[in-house]
Amino acid sequence: MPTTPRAADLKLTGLIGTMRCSQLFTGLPTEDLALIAGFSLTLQLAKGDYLFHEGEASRGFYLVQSGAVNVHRVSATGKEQVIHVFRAGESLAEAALASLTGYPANARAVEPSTVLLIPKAPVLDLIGQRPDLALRMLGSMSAHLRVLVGMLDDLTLKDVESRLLNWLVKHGRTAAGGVIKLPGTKRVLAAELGTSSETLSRTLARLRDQKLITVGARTITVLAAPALAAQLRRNLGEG
Amino acid sequence: MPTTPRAADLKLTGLIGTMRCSQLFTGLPTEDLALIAGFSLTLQLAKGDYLFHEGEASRGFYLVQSGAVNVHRVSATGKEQVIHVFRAGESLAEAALASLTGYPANARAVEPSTVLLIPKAPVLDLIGQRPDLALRMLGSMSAHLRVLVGMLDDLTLKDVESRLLNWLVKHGRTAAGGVIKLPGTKRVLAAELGTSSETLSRTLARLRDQKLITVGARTITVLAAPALAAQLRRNLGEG
DNA sequence: CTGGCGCCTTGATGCGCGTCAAGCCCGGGC
DNA sequence: GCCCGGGCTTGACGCGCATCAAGGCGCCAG
Repeated sequence: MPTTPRAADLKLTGLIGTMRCSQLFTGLPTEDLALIAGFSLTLQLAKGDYLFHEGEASRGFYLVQSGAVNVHRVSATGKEQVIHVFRAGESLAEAALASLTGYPANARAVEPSTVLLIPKAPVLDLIGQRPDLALRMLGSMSAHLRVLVGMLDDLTLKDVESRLLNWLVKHGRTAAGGVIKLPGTKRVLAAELGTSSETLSRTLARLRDQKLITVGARTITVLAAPALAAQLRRNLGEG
Repeated sequence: MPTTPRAADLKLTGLIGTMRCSQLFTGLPTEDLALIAGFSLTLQLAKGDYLFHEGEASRGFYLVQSGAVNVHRVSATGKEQVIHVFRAGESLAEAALASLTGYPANARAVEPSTVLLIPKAPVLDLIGQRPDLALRMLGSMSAHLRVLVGMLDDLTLKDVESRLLNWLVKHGRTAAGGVIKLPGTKRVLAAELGTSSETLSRTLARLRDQKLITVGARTITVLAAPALAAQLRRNLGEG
């Protein structure tokens, strides 16, 4: 691909556009965005490609431009625990910037994705010169902390049914007509809920028999969102 | 209590001493420490006093000078999930500094404690002027992220025995002679491990029968640390 | 000393769910 | 058309653990 000045400009403005839409950089002046875009790298990832592995030294942090990136840990037993799936506009791995122990988890594209790598050294320099950027980074990391705390909450929901209800309520809010498109296979959803595909299947069947949802091949349709929430509260109440 | 210049000086130098020993501020020049100490408040807490509650607007962040502070969430079922127990030299609630949604958890002293409150506004100002302080805050928050990720790991250790072994190995390292003093009652430890006091009691009894530990009223003594680690690996291996 | 009250321990029971295993459905290759 | 493999479902079974319940033990007050 030729990199004429014109093409480079186009690429740059494209980057700046995505950065402006990201939670981390939104509202930052254009010149700062251009500066950051100037030393950032664009990565094209196929489904299944790894962005980084646990323990690797930090190369920088990442901004998802399109697609989806699954951040996860593998336990000593070889099981994969999903921490979060990052989508367009979200940034990840800021934590490794300021730490010497490398990335604390693994990241892998679950779809074909384009990701921005913002290298460590220049961004640390820039943070030194732009205190408000530092505050943004702090804010972003605190958001990630909240995600993890939320995960803890989920894991203390003992019931698989409760975790599933919680998931349905959360994802049903953002889905039009209550139709939730599954990110991948149902086994993946099961993993995200910390259970097996068999148990997920049974639990979905139970909710379907109660006319709360319908289950398609790659979709789940919420028929009665309030009833779902009510059932969730009931489960919690009797815990 | 009279606040003569001399007494104020003494108090200040005391504060600076503890700050110098903290992970967050260690290595910072004395004038910065004095500046921070100047606008910080010292709080005396009795056992059971709350530092803050979930959802409250952030007043600032905290540095434990002595004692112990339990950060936890209460689930919808009313159960208390311990996130971390902070002890002397550790800082907490940095995350709420840069976020508008207030504290994400509750904090309560589990012993009589003295805690430094570093108010939000002046420390944000200072971060603006001292970029290296911002980097420290980022580092501190990334350490907290790691703690949470570690908790996730623990929770995915399915066995209570595995979680307990993990806990014993971790705490046995820092304990002299393998004698671990329990932070509180055994029911508290059970909660920290995410189980009931009955099951904890049974599991401790099993390890005692295997001559791996001895159990006292408020202490657990590790007799064979390598054997504990071996048993943990065995549990993980067959998962 | 005696009663009451936590805390810990131990036994019995039931339930959720992980696992193995078998059958079903659907799409792709030949 | 056929076959075959992967994903999904459903059944059977066992294990770990929460729960209920009862008893022992230390502590403090009366």
